[in-house]
Amino acid sequence: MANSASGDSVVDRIVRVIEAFPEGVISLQLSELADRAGLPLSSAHRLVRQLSEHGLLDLGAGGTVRLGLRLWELVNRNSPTLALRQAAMPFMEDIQQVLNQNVNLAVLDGWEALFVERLSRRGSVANRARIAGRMPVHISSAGLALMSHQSREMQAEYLQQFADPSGKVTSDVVRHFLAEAAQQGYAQLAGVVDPDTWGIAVPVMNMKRRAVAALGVVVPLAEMRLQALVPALQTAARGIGRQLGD
Amino acid sequence: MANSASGDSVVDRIVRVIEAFPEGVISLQLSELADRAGLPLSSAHRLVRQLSEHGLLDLGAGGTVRLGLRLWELVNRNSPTLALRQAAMPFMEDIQQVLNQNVNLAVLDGWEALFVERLSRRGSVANRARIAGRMPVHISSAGLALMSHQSREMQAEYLQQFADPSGKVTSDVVRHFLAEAAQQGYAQLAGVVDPDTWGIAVPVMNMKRRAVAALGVVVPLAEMRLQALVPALQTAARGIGRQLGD
DNA sequence: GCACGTTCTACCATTGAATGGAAGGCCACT
DNA sequence: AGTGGCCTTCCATTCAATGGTAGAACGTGC
Repeated sequence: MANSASGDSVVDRIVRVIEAFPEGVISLQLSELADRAGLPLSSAHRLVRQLSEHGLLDLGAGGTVRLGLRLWELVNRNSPTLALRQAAMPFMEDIQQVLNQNVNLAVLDGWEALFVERLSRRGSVANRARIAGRMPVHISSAGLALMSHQSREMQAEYLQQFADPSGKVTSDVVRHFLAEAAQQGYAQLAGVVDPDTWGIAVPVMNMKRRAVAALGVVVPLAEMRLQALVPALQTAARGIGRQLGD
Repeated sequence: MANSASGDSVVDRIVRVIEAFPEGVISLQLSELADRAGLPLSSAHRLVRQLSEHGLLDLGAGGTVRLGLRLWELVNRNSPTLALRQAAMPFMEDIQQVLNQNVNLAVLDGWEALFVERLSRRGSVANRARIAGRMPVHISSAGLALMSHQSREMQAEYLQQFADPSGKVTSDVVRHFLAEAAQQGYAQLAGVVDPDTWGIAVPVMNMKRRAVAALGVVVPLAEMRLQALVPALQTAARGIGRQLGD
């Protein structure tokens, strides 16, 4: 035995340890973590102990492993979305106040929309769980709003995955959605994510006219009033873009 | 040369890289990062490249280094404060609605209060910057509320640092603050953080009667109405505690 | 347009830090 | 008292990590 029988670097292993936590799971037993990360128990133990000495993880009594508060702090202080969220929050609050709907903010990462901020509808039980959640581009209005304003090349590359005509979703359908979103300046999806809700999103353009985020609302089907929502979202998106600079 | 001339492990180095970002700084040049982390340029480069291949960092063209979206996502999905924030958000929104003040939620980490959530006063420019911010226990109402409900041993250990009677703050003063907070069930500080504001915080107890967080508001001195604020905070704190379980 | 400074990136021989099986400890349950 | 599950520690082996060096890419001033 020597440095890694399996041919992976220390960095690989640390990443696997952090990624081993399933979504929404806060703590894991050491042995389970070792399993999930595909590491020998003793190696996992050593790694976790080292990381917890620095506060990136938290190794509690009995081998309970959590992410460290220090890691949460560092990431949230220096997150790449910090400027975006700061610029967007006042406008998101405005939308929430005026329309009383769930407001969300997403960025594009891979072929998915990653939700970076969310305000719940007033009066409803807050649903913060979906912060840091992902949705495939083609089944989220935010994803469509973002993708419809990307370069031709990126869109082409994206559409490749739907090339197989026997698939559930064909590239033609998605291409149609994107074209529509690009032409109208907003994207909408009714009853896709949840049968009773309607999602509407508009792109947030920075000063270089690149779509860096999407601002959206999720409304009950019954309360759908497109003519009121879209202008409000577009106005807010412009405000955010101006604040962003670039 | 071999594995680390300076006697630090790979884990140490990765931590130093992540910690190298000063508060609020989103991107760093590779060479500056190497400097700050105390690493040889080539080592820093290799490490950053490896981490960015996994998405924990983002190594852009020209050697621009940022924290990776994937890291932000993983940490926010599995953060140890997730349950706390989810339990607290509806109550924080209530406070914000009813009192129209800045509301915040903090936990104790070391001898500091770490702010894990914050809602801005309606109408004011959102101040999300202070999420993931820290304040020393003795100059934050949240810190005092938390510390005043910790064990005798921890309080004693904490007070050690003020033992020097020639220091700016003496242990007697802090002990007085803690005793007052423990007796009253809330902590208040006027004009300490900001000369024109008053901070009030109450502890959030879980079902085991351990103070796991502090719920607080920051109000302008002029609008100070203790008799209205404290009961509202205490009611909300109880609600959060009940939701938390444990 | 050329020389210079700065910063990023790639290479590769050297070697000590990382590795993981094995053994010991602790607790809970039978 | 025995058994199983889990955490923790130890330490000889060895290959992955290291970082000086050199080269590429860019910008800048003369």
